[in-house]
Amino acid sequence: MSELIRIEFPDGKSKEYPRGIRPQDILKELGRSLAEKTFAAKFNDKVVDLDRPLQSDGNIRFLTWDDAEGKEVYWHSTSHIMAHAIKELYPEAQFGVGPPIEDGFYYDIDVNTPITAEEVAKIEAKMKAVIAADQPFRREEMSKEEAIQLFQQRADKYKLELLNDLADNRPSVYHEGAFVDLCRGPHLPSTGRVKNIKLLSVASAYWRGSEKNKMLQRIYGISFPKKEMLDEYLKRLEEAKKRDHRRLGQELELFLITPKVGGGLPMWLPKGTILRETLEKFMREEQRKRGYLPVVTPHIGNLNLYKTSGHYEHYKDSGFSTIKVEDEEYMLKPMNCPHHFQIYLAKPHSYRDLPIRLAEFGTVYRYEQSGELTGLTRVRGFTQDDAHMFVRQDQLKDELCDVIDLIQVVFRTLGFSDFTTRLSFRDPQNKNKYGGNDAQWEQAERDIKEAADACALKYFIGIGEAAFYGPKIDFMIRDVLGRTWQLGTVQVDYVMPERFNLEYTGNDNQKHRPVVIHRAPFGSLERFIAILIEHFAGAFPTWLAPVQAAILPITDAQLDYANKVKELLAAQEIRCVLDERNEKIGHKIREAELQKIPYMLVVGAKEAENTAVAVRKRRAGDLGSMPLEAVVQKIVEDIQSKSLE
RNA sequence: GCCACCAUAGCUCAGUAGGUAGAGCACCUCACUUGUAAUGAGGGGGUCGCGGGUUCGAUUCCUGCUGGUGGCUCCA
Repeated sequence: MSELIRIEFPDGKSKEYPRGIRPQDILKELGRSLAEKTFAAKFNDKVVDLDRPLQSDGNIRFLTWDDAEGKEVYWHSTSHIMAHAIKELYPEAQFGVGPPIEDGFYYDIDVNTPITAEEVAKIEAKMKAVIAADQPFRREEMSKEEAIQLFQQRADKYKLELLNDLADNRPSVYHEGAFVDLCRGPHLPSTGRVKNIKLLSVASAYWRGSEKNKMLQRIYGISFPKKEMLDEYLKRLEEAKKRDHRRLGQELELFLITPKVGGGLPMWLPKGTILRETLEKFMREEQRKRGYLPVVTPHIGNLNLYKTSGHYEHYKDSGFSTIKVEDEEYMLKPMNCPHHFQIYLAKPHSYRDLPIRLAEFGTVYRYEQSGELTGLTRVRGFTQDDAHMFVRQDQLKDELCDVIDLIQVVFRTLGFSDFTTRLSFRDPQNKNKYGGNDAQWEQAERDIKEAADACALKYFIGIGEAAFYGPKIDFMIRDVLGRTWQLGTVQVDYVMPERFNLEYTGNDNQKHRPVVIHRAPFGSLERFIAILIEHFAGAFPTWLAPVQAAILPITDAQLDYANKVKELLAAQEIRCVLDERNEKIGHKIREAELQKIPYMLVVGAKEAENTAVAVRKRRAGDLGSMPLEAVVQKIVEDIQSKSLE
């Protein structure tokens, strides 16, 4: 065996080193600045500690903050530091898991002391002490038996459970000072490499995610190499709080949720209703252009309908209790499809009729656990912009492409340019969760993939994310704060047509089964609007704004003229308000700004004389006096073009 | 549903080491006639989430419930 190994670098260059050289030795050659920002190394596609001896030829890359994997190592080590601090503060504490996550890390702990804000402050202080001590992270591999013995000594029952299930026969533990943790690693060279920490929240989580297990306390935190990064992150959290749709929904009088009516049952206030109806109108218009037929169906239906569809079986835990009417049982509808199928079935169809597209803003009701309800994003009654397409097999792909196009048009119009697509397939390991047979599923998944390819969609595949009756294309929006949300959805269904015995007569005069596409671009109006509120921080583009223009007279001497301005705007269907109050202009402007009204039209003596208005654009400030006609035209243009300004 | 935390005026919040509460904004009245993010003065408004307990006395301490928040499980 040669005593030299060849290490290749990302730039393609390579160099020979003695066998057993450690990444940190190589780093020393490469200079201090890189060494200082490197957290770990990637050797032959495996992330390793910087002091791990390299035993074979291979390529190496050094991981820094700029690599997702570098961040993971950094946060993972921080989570160990937190566990270390907790162990020192509460020696009886036992530990679950403590991984890095998208933004930071958490650790699940079992400790008798409730972790209050005070305790969090103590833990943070202790963490800083651990960091200041700059103890090295030391990896130790051992046999499974040794590891079991070690954690038995420490009476760490969760770690023992993990060890027992571990496939790896040589588990690793990491030491930092007196603290030991079962861990795959890798870690930073030492605790001192972690710089700016912040514990963010305390929550709880079932051990191993199962409701049957004990609840552990989970502490979330984050850390950054630079103080400015932490400050900026905290600022972003503050910003997110200000954008929270629940807060804006109240401040801007958009919707109301009150226990007097019931949790998860939102009511739309006048301004929110304008927003909602404007979106509905937009969708109706797009659907009309694409040949959809509007229908309306009731909010409840005979239980048998849902037994036929299979919804009852799959939704009985998430549906409201049934309603007894005479001798029949009824159910609040959890989905609109069975109703739409009845409409399809009401008359025979020829292959010439297809595709038939039935669309409805259908309100559905689902029982959600009380702890799940949040604002408009998780509710018990919500309205889907639902439609069902009954298509022939040969029309399926085109129809799917048309739907994908519609969703893209809708998202782009609303300023969601950053979205990804997930093809949600069934989990082959778990076939009994789904209806239908293998052939149907394979066909449906193939159709979806072909359509996605034909439309040049960028997508990833999510195994086990399908609906019970078919695979889906789910549209995930990334909002301005970088969070992703699942909104629009398209589903191909071979199961329901069979269950409901849907048919059409083909040109061969034989009966055929149509394929059904379920789709909802917004998904749920409630959730969509919640995201929309946060996306725009309540400052909606003019076409969506509940109030599009505020007319602000300087003194009541201009009231007559101001009323004329109002009439003129109203005649163009511009939603406007006239602030007649006896207040200073600065005050009126402040309130209009706080209400995030896009256009403020200030009218004083000069404007009244010249049939003009002084335009102030939301956030942009004073644009000066302009002829009234021109301003009206500009606002109308904004509305008609659905300008995002 | 589970765990932790929280609940004071319409909103945002202060306060009472146990002696039935206060500010700002909002609302009403009056004065001011105002030029690009808060004019001034006065006034009304609270069973301190709901029930029980401890106490001479509870908004404050204990306890049960309800609702909210952060998560977990589940989902559009």
